[in-house]
Amino acid sequence: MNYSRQRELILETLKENVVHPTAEYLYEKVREKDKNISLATLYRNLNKLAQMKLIRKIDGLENSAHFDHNTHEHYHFICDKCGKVFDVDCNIAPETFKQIQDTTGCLITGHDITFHGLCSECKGENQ
Amino acid sequence: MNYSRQRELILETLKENVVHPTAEYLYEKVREKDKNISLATLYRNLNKLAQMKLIRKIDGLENSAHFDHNTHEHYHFICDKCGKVFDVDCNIAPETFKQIQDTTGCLITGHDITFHGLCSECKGENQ
DNA sequence: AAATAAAATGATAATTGTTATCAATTAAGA
DNA sequence: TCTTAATTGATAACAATTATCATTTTATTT
Repeated sequence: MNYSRQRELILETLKENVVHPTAEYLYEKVREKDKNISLATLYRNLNKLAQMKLIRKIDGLENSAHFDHNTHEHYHFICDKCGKVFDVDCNIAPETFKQIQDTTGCLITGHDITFHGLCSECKGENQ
Repeated sequence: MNYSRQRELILETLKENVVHPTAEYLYEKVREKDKNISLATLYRNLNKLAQMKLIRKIDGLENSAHFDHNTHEHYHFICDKCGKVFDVDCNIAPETFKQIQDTTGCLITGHDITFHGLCSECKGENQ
């Protein structure tokens, strides 16, 4: 993988955003810094960075993917009402993986957990 | 929700498929039984059935959603090489949910776990 | 420093999966 | 049977993402 200024800018911009932005949102932010960056370049680099495990791609949300610069092992909660995504820390017993591998013969190299429900704000509201 | 012959046919066809078909695959199968069923009807019903928790929608895969008639609590393994999806049974300690809810104030109503890696067949192959 | 090959880019067309629209049909209750 | 709401089929529209391709940039070799 060669160096590219655009990729560096994209990664840097993703790190500045605490939230888990979509490509669309990130595109706006990146364009504020470099008006010439192409949408294709953004997608190409997000995919490449995710592939190299430098960032994470979160899908399973409404329509579009979200991206996360936090590469520590952690999970996500998605509010079914407002769509907010936040990080969740919890532990999965290591035996779980071993047991699955032993019974199925597969090799587990990664896993994602997505919790759904209502965030603290939406929980309070009626309707 | 009113009765519809098409919906019954779609659900029945999904149950016949042990795998976790995409809408596209299911469309083929359904059309083998009724040549007049529309793609829109298929999508409409898959979404409605998922919403009523009569089936499950699995996203977070390549591009398209997969559907699962197994509504028991279970998880999925996806082979990163051949794309196969299979069911995984394992237990998440109930305290986990409580702990997340207590620390974040959210209400968890559901969760999905997706394991990634290589299935037993692909694991053996070189390259 | 010049030459070269591989990688990356910007612009945009194309694709893919899915949803919206709308007139016609069907289901269910009064 | 009448009425209303739900559902359908056909197809247009849409939104997110990817492919194409000529040009530019990066890294390597001479």
